[in-house]
Amino acid sequence: MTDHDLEIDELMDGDELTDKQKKIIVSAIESFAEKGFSATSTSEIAKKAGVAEGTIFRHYKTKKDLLLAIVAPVMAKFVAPFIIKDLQKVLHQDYEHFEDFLTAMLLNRRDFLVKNLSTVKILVQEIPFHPELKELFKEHIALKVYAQFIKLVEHYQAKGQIMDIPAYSVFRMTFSTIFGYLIARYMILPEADWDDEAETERTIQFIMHGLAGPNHSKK
Amino acid sequence: MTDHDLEIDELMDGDELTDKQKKIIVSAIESFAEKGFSATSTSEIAKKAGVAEGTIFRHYKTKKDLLLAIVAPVMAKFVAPFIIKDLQKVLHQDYEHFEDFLTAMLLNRRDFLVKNLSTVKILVQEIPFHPELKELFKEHIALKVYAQFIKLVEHYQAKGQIMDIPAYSVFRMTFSTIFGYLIARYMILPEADWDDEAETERTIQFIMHGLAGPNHSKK
Amino acid sequence: MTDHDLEIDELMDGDELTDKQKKIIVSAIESFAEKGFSATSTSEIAKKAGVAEGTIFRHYKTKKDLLLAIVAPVMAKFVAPFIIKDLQKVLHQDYEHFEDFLTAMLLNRRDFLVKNLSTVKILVQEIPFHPELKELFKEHIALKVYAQFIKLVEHYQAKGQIMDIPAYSVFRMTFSTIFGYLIARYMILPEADWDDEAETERTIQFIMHGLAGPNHSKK
Amino acid sequence: MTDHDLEIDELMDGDELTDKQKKIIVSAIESFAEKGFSATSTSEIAKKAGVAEGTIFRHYKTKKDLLLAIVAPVMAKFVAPFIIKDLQKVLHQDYEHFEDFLTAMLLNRRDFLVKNLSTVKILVQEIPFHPELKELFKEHIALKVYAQFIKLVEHYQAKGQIMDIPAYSVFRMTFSTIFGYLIARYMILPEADWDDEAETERTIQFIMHGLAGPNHSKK
DNA sequence: TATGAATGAGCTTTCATTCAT
DNA sequence: GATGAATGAAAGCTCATTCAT
Repeated sequence: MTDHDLEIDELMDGDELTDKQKKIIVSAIESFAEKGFSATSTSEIAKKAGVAEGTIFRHYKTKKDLLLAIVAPVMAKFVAPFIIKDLQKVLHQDYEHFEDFLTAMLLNRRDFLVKNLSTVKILVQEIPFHPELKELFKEHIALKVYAQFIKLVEHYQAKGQIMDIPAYSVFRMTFSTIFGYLIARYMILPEADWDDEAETERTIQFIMHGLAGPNHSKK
Repeated sequence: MTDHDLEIDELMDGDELTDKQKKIIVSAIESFAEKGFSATSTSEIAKKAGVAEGTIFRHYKTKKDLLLAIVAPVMAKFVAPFIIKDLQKVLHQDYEHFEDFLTAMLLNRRDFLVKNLSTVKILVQEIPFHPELKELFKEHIALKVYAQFIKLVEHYQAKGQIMDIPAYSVFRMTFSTIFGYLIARYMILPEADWDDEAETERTIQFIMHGLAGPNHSKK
Repeated sequence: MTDHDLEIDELMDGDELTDKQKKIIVSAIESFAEKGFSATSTSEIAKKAGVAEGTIFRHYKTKKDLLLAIVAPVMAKFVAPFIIKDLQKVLHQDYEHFEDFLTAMLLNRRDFLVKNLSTVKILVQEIPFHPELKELFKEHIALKVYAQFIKLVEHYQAKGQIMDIPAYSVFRMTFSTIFGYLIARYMILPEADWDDEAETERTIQFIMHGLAGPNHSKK
Repeated sequence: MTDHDLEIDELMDGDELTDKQKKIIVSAIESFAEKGFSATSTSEIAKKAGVAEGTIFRHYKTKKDLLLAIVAPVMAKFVAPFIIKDLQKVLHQDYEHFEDFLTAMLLNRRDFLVKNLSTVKILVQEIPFHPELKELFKEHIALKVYAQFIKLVEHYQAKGQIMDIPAYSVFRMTFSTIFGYLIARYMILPEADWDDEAETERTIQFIMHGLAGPNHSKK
């Protein structure tokens, strides 16, 4: 988990972080992910980061600001590439079949998840308790990702690749399956012995068949 | 959420709960679900329950004991009926098709979830932070539910109703989809306007087609 | 200063104060008077009172609440007797001359001041910084004492004992002189060698002649 | 209050103050007057002054040094003209009557007070808490002003203009009345609608009659 | 059984001050 | 001379827990 978190610079781009600031972020991510936001004390973060406790509050006015500073960029980064790059490829026929898009998305988001495991964990765990996070989430995921995905689904439905059911059901089932896989793989049983290639393939096939419906020989 | 939580007596059966004890449990469930275990103070629970702070500790030695007293029975109840009743029905041909079993399970577990929304929410949210909960979860879910489900899957695979893929993949995909639905329906967007019957049907169909694989005309 | 402060029970009547609570009040009065509210730490008060710091906050939600709990009753007690008892005496001819009333008031308020030296000191010192105190002060002193005093002045002006100048000027000059005396006597130079009787007499005479104006032989 | 405080250069003469230094002083005066010394943080002063926190400590080794740098010159200036100029006038028959001297003093000190309202406020409020200030005060006021005033009183007593009472009582009563007026006028009710000329006249008359005693037709 | 005063450790945050740049 | 990042002590306050009543 630790080795993946060295992407902080990349994640917090734009801001020039001091050395101590980076250490604070790294330590906070580690502790928040492990014990949760509320159960983590700032003194613990300071100690782990090797800075004085006051230093944390020089950079982040409150503990919650520190949380937001960690979690907000992840949300932005999660959405950004998904939408801009991949979606345009789809609409410009780069992915002729829904399956191709699905595969690309799963792999792409998996890489992101793996790189930002702890941070995503924090995000998922804290969202229920912080209205600000909920708001951010709605803005980014709900409005952007969802809206784009719906268009996409309708595109493939028109092509006859997806059954004629409401697009939001497609959205729900697709994401349930994908995130169900990623959560099981990286959060619940990360230490198990996974055959990633086979599991990915099976997951994609499950979704494809599930969405294709009863009358189809091959996609 | 509140009206569903009056099942406490039923959930905590066996123990004779005093009136105050019940109020404590109800208040704790409410606060834990809303703000999380760590962010909830015992004094807050006491105030909401209308009891003295000391009273909580007369019944539950520590705050964590209170959490366990809330969450443990839910875990037991969640598993119990699933295993004993439903499974035997399956093995005794009560459910000839996997689809029938799936439908029964989804409806059954949905009722349970609705009745115990807050408590399940607490369970899900706190599991990552409490080894004791993880342990309980493994005992109940992992060992009992999983083991039984696997047998079941193999039963239907033998009948040709389910594709020939590892049973644990079937388990993962099935539960992802079902819980994805229930979480979306009751936790993420409970206030949305759901057509429960249709959604349930679609979800079942999605799983069925997903698991049946490419070569099948009708289930 | 310490021996005068044992009047706490009397001052805080109505509330049944626990033993620790009394100790907290006494310690707080001592420290607030000596170093000022802002410069006094709650840990210091706790130590002096021989209680845990948490105990302070069990009884007074904030440090400022503690200040108000100390200062508010003093304000009430200061005003109460002045108005009710003395004033009625005046209006019922108990004090035929303004001088008699003045003497009674000075002695009466001097006793009060001596008994509540520290607390009054706190009140005077903190009023400029706390709007709540200003408000309390306006309510009690401005509205009650001032209003009653004005009536009184007009009463004696009608009798020809006081010069014909605005009553508020009489109020200001009278209180300036009296409190100027009390402040010098008990706050600025308490350790000097005062001939109280003579000083009191001189102060009264100063006010009487000052208010009688140029044309008078003897009061 | 703000427009009067621009006299800093005049007050701090001798020292060449940098631009930043002036801003620090102005900001500190404003905050100290409003919230008190202890309740004002150096960071707040720095922010208001538009300088870095460190800059304050480059010029004033400690926060208390900053207080002294503000308050000490006021004390000196308050005393200086009073003594040197006015007193000599008196002794050289410039003021034949005590009343003339009183009037001159009241007007003169009123101007000073108005010009240095905030700073005087700080001085008055902080004196009880800082032995250094008490010491300065004793040196300047007690020893210089008091000593000179006593001589003056005896001068006018010899002329029969002031009753034969101890000079220190005259001092006390005179200053109580004058400062009582100035405090009421400029600190307690600055926003009220004052007829300054009339009030000044009344105040002088009050003192004159008060000190003249019973047997006098006209001054 | 139930209370609630009392605790002391620990919480988040602020503070005056230092010092390398 | 001016900066502002860094500090660590201490601030006000909250916490889970204990115990005499």
